[in-house]
Amino acid sequence: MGLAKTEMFTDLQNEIALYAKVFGHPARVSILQHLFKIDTCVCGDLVNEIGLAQPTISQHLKELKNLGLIQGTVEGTSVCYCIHKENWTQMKEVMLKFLDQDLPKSDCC
Amino acid sequence: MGLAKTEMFTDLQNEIALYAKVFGHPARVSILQHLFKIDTCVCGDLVNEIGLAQPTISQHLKELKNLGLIQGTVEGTSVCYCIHKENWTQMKEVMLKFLDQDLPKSDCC
DNA sequence: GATATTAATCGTAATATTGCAATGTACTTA
DNA sequence: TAAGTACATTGCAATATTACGATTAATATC
Repeated sequence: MGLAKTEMFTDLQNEIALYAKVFGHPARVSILQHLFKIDTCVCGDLVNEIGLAQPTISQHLKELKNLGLIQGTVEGTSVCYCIHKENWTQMKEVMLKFLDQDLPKSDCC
Repeated sequence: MGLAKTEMFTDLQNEIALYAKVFGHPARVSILQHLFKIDTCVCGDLVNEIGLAQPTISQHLKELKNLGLIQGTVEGTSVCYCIHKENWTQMKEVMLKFLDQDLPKSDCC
């Protein structure tokens, strides 16, 4: 089917999955790492940095923007993208809580 | 195309993306949360806990197992699944390093 | 206004993912 | 050995994702 049955899961489970999904492609990981490395960034840089075509990068940027993890402001003919600090921190809290659960002490298997 | 061009990214970027991808579905998030909550677990429990059909759960479990995040040992007719502590810790380190990068101090946009 | 530059959007092809019915496999118990 | 239980695998339909050429939109420069 290709369609996840989101309605049978909790909001938190869906939220975690949405964040994880956007990190589930190396191009988006690469974009984010690049945005962390240099404070300011235009899309053209990313197209050169990463090997993908301009529409592809633009599409990945859109997904990151839709989740609020990055923001872009128009600057002349180019667009300046950067990490959305507040939303990133909020996402981080959610993901850390999921990743950092206490491991069971007993060896079960 | 649907095919990620993994060869143009670093091993780390691909590793992060692979981990993230497996967390990118609420059913797998739910399975993991359940495995954290109770130390020991058989698949049947999960089918009841989550609303999906048995083959679907089995498939999700397989993906988690392929990445090494869970382990399953046969116990009579049922299978006991649980978190693979060592691999989970290792994955956590990789993901934390990615999520916990220093946010740029200057406001760029 | 005409042209160049930059990035978004559209359309489409190729591939991946999700979900489940049907079936297979392995073990247990009568 | 037959029947039951628990899970894995197969096969398939529906949908999603990825990538990019072509085009469009917006701004800048001549």
